[in-house]
Amino acid sequence: MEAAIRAIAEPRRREILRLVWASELAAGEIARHFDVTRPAISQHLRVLKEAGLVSERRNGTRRLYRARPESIAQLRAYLESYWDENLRLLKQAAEQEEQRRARRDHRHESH
Amino acid sequence: MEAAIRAIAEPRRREILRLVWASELAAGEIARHFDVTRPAISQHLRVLKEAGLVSERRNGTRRLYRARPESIAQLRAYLESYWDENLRLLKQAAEQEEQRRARRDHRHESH
DNA sequence: CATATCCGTAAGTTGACACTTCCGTAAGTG
DNA sequence: CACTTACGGAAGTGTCAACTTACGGATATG
Repeated sequence: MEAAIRAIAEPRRREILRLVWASELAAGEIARHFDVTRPAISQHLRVLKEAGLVSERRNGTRRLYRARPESIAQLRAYLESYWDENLRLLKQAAEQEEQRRARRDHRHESH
Repeated sequence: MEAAIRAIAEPRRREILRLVWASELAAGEIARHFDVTRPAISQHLRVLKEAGLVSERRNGTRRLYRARPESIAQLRAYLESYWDENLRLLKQAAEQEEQRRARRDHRHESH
């Protein structure tokens, strides 16, 4: 999961992931979309693969990559839960603050 | 936005962000939650601040930090649109494939 | 004013990483 | 069997980032 977040943090890898999202592409086809050398893209693909975000399939001399929707969904769910958990903490803190304020006001009333 | 994603990619910064999410905390209080030195946390706080994810307020000798919900919401929305856009591409590709398949089948029928 | 507290900055180190060039390998092609 | 195509791996380079220690500045406190 940590690896997936780091992989996504790199803009170029987000673009690569977008390319292989809808259709399976060969490494060279992917590399042609960018202005860096093919080995550089190969390395990005390895990072994505080790993070589980893409799968690799060999066909003759070509290596075909495609996004792995399950892992991507997992990453997405992880981030969702991060936001949600924190929002929950925020609400909880706000409620406790409200309770403290209410008790304080109550004391003042009773004087 | 790019800065925000990079900031979030670091686990320690996600923890810091969680700490200052619900309540405003002083730099020292934040640092006490971790086993690295205070300057290290200061630097993380600067990264978060420059990414717009936290705000800083001075009170005497203390510097109080808190999360900035608007920027965080922006980051979240950006990631949401990334997933959604790609899913849209995936569906579109699937439909085009379906159309191609249908046309091919139709030709075979007519033979 | 002297001192302590709270904190960021500066400088240096180490490791990661995005990239390059060069090379090896495996599969098609004449 | 040469030769091309398609690719990843290895090695080197420059840069960045996360950390450390050392220091200085600003604010409360006696």
